[in-house]
Amino acid sequence: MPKDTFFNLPDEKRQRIIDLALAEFSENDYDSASISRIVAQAGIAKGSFYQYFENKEDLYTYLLTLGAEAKAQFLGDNPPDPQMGTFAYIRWLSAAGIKFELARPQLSQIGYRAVRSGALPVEMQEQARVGATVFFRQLVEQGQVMGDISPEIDPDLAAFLFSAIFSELGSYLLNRLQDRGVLEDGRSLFETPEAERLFDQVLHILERGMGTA
Amino acid sequence: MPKDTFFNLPDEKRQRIIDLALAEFSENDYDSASISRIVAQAGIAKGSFYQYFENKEDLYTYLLTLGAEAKAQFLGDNPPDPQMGTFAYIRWLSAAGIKFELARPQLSQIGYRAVRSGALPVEMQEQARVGATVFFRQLVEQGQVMGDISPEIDPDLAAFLFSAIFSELGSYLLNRLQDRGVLEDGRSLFETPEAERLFDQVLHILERGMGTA
Amino acid sequence: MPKDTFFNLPDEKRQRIIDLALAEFSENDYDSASISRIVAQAGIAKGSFYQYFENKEDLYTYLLTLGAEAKAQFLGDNPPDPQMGTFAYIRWLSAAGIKFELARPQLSQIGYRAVRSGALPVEMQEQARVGATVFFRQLVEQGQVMGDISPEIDPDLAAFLFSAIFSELGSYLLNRLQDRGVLEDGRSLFETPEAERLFDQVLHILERGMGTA
Amino acid sequence: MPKDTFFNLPDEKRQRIIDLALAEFSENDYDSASISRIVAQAGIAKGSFYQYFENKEDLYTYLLTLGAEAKAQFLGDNPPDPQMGTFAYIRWLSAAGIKFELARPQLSQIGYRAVRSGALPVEMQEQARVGATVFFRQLVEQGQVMGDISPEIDPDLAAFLFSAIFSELGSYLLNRLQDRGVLEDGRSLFETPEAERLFDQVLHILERGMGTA
DNA sequence: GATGAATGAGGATTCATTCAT
DNA sequence: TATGAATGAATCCTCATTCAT
Repeated sequence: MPKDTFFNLPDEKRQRIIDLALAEFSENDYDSASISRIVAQAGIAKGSFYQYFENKEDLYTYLLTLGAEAKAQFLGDNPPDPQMGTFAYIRWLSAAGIKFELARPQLSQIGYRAVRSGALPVEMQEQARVGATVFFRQLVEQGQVMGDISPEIDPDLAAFLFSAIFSELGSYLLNRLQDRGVLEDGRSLFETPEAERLFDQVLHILERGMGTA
Repeated sequence: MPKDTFFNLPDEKRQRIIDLALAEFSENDYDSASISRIVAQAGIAKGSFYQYFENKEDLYTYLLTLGAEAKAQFLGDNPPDPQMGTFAYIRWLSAAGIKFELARPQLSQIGYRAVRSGALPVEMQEQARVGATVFFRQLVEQGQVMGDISPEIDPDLAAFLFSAIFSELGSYLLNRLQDRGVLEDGRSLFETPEAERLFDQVLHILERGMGTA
Repeated sequence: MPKDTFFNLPDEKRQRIIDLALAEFSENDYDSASISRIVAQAGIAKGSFYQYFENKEDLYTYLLTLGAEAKAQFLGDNPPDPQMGTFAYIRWLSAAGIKFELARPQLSQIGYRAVRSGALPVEMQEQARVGATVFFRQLVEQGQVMGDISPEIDPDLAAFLFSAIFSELGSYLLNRLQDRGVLEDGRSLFETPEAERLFDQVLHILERGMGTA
Repeated sequence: MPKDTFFNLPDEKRQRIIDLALAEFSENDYDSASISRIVAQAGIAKGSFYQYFENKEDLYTYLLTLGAEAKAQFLGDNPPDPQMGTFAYIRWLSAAGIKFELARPQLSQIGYRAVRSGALPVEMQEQARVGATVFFRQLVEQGQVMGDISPEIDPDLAAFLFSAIFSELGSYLLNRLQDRGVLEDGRSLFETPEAERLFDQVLHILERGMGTA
């Protein structure tokens, strides 16, 4: 964790450092990310960095926790109607995930990079993997109880499918709609009928594939 | 391309260099991968490396082509019955892809890394992205003609789903079965009934989700 | 330009680095000059060099500007009587040039090397070539107006002659007088009657050759 | 000196190596000149080079002697009328020197570079310097005996003037005439009236300046 | 608490030279 | 005699980290 000196910094300065670090680590490997570039752009002294953080890894893991917190808060800030059905809830959940990706692309990018590269500390890696899976699995099991999902479906496998699809769906939709000129940037992704249609289609496929009907 | 010098090397030595380079580039970013480490582990002089390769990028693109060739040959070596239906063919295709991933994890890893990082030459990048998408989309369109896939499905979106799922499915199955002690390594992944069952289930979900019935 | 770091250095250390760099670049081509040798002799870390300068070229162009400044200041410090005739002025000018060469041989050497090798940035190169020629040519044209130089003389050609002769004359006199034991070093070159006699002779030859009489 | 193996080479191959070496050493410092580039362009093996020459310096000094021999032969091939006066002879001599420079620019360039950089073996350096000076001085002394040159002129100094002027005059004329579009390449330098006029003017200046009249 | 100079290991690459075939 | 692979020191430059002020 960063040292107290970091948290005692004026908000504006602290945020500037965070933003630049996010940019650097979202565009580069852990090894390739450069502390020198960050401090140069932030306009702070090299030595000051080490007043704020233990070392490079300290900053990196801090950014990861920031990402986790931001996503948790993002989801918690827009809670859905608890009465809706399983697939409606999954629809809300994945839409929220994609919205988060679009709203905070750097935070998401660092997270993805961390998971893929296997570079993050073993504990966090396990935590991330298990965390996502466990959550989705509980959701699936609940859906089976409620009759929304066929009891023959392996809950863990279904959780994997949701996770795999929704982790890539955002950038797929974004690329596709931009390639065809429908969108200029991603902020308004879910405001186009085209995007809604594609998004619905994915969920219908999964619903038909896993459902009980 | 590597120089003649490299191809004139004794097989054992050439292979050792390739193996170490694969390990290095599969575990590291292009920038972070170190020629120095490779030559140190290979027990060759730093200068010798430059007798074999033009530069770092030469080695890197060589590894990428090795991967492409190996995968093409792998798929070509086990051609399926051309008469089978669309989902049977997709089943064969994804199983073959996963088998390749398990057989040559480093080659696969370098390829994934290249696609994700956007670091590879523009031509190859476009080729890879378009190649995969186009291939799957044609497959889907053909399936719609043959009545295996509902005409209401957006072919491009379906291609995305296949691609997203099967690019992650291999490592999911591997991790899952290893965690539960079913497997020691991945070589025999498809020889367990458990794996077959899970694999079938994914395809059944997709078939029901996209099918015409 | 060097970074602030360099100018904040203690005078003694900064001067030591400059002196060693002057020695290196005056004895070697740009390519052959070695940053490694400079830092080794200066007793500073390799990385420290890059705290002071952007890169090798930064140091090189800095040395060139040092030379230009030093020469400009040297000439400006000993301004001649503006009423003297053309050849008296040229005599003063070439004597001053030679004195500078003897006082700062390394600075001169780097300048000569830069002009000859065509290695310096195009702008500076053109500036140097044109600058010297233009200056001398104006001088010749003025001499023609004042009746000191025959109007039949091509001004540009005369400028070339002055430039060619005076750029080599200094080292010729130095070598000659040292070979004959008249001098030990060049500092006192113009204090010997022998040197004065030779120097006058060159100017008399040119004056008779170009004059109107 | 090169080894016998070099002189036993087929003429065509030996000449190709010489030409490429001339190009390399005329464009680069001794240090910066690259044996690797020479052998690559010559299409010979690295090892073969060391069958022909002891080392880099061996090749370099060989090129210098080639230059000296070529110039001596060039001058000897077009001997002037021995009855002409001193300045006519100097005129012939400098014209011949410039023609040689234009005919064999690389050989000349290497020679100049060697003299300027002080890089060549002490013996050759001394030999070159003394050689040129001694020759010109004898010429001047002879001119004084014949009454062409004032006896008050210091012969050594006059020799220096000739040497300094004529060593630069060729490239000055070339640049000047090319800048003004009079010439395309230097081969025909002395065939333009403009060049003849400038050349004559230099000699007239020296003749008036040093003469007895 | 802030600074920024100093450090030396490490990065990729080029070089002249040697030597076994 | 010809070859060309092997070598390791040298090149410029970047890096994360330390420490005295």
